[in-house]
Amino acid sequence: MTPLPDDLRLDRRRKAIIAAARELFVEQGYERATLADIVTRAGGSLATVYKLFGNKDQLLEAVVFESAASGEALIREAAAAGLAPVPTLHRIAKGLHEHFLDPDVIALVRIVIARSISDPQFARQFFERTANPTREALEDVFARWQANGVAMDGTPGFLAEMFMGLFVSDLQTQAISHGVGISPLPDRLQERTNFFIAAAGINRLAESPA
Amino acid sequence: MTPLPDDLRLDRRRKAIIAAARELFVEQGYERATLADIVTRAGGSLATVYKLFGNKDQLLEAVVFESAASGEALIREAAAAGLAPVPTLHRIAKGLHEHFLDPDVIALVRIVIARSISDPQFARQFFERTANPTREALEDVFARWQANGVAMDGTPGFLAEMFMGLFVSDLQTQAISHGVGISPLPDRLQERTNFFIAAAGINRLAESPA
DNA sequence: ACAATGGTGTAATGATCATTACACCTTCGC
DNA sequence: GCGAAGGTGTAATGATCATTACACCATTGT
Repeated sequence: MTPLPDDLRLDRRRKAIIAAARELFVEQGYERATLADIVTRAGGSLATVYKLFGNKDQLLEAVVFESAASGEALIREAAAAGLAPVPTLHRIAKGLHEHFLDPDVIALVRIVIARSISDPQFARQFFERTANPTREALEDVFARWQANGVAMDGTPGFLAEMFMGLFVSDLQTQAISHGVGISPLPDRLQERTNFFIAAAGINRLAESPA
Repeated sequence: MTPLPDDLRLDRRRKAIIAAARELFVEQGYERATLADIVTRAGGSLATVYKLFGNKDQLLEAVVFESAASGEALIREAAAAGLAPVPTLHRIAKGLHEHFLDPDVIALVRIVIARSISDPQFARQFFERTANPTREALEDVFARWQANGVAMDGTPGFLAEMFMGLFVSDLQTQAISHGVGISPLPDRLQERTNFFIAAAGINRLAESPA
């Protein structure tokens, strides 16, 4: 029963609904966005939404968790490029900035925080899928550097936390408070990276670790 | 007209309503909290709420802006104590941590961010009354230190921004994502302060500036 | 005591949805 | 072509509020 073509059709419906739902949640917030509007934008029928997702709450969960991405890949790629620590850090900083300050990501964070008032678990799960893997990837990079003789003041865990604070938490907070798109600070980013490098006591001339 | 006693009565009503409204907004968020519940908790009548505040939106504004506080006083007091830079920074870090990680403050930030989805101005105004004065007070302190011969790498503005990032934005983000009350990290705070001191290149033996 | 000013309680009023029900239409295997 | 499985459109259904209206009570200055 339910041969493959049906699944494909359903899957197409599912993607269209999630895309429309994300747009409307982002524009108006969860409470104000209506299922009727979502269906209008996605095409199809309200009944299909209920068949696929059960109810509005579960639709939000699907939207958020299918959209949640971490900076893990980006960090591992930057570290694998074989550059010295200082330019690697600059590259990671730029990548994290581009990823976590993307207007869509900021919008998602807003929605998750709004929902965290009535559902604390929700926010925790979201950050566990986004911030945690990012921090762990950083930790790995720092640990490998230290193992290869690069001097750094502090444990990899602590330094990863500081890096996330400076390049994710703080910049996201600024984006939320001052409006998205007001922060494409190119040299400001380098200034921050240098701040981190100084605090971590990294030798600016350290070469690419084996 | 409207002699003093009337004003006092009104003022008492006003305070009671704002307190009840803050509690319910904090517990359930703006959209889910109902005016009926707020009136039940505050005592008095729904009509009074409309007389005093006009509508639900303006009640929220009153709640948020009467509750918004900055860390300005705390910073100026710490700086005026005449201690050397390093212990002063530790004291400020502790003070900012206590103030901005208070569960009530976190709850307020959540509400403001939730509302910022549909009303970006609202968030901006809130942060202008809380984060900005705090950052400016820090800036003043750093500028005074530099003027008095304390060596610090970076402009007062930049260093104040980094300090806020490490002790406000990041810790608030953690509180929101991992739940309030999971972060009374006493020695972690010192570790962060030392990180800042190292990045700013402050001489750990610098004495109290004139 | 006496109005009057203003708060109180309660009950409309009206909108706005989430959610459900239902009859019609499409598509796909046969 | 046929029939079924599943999608579509549309229209209830029911709840939940914000907001308004109104008749009653309390307090205050005279």
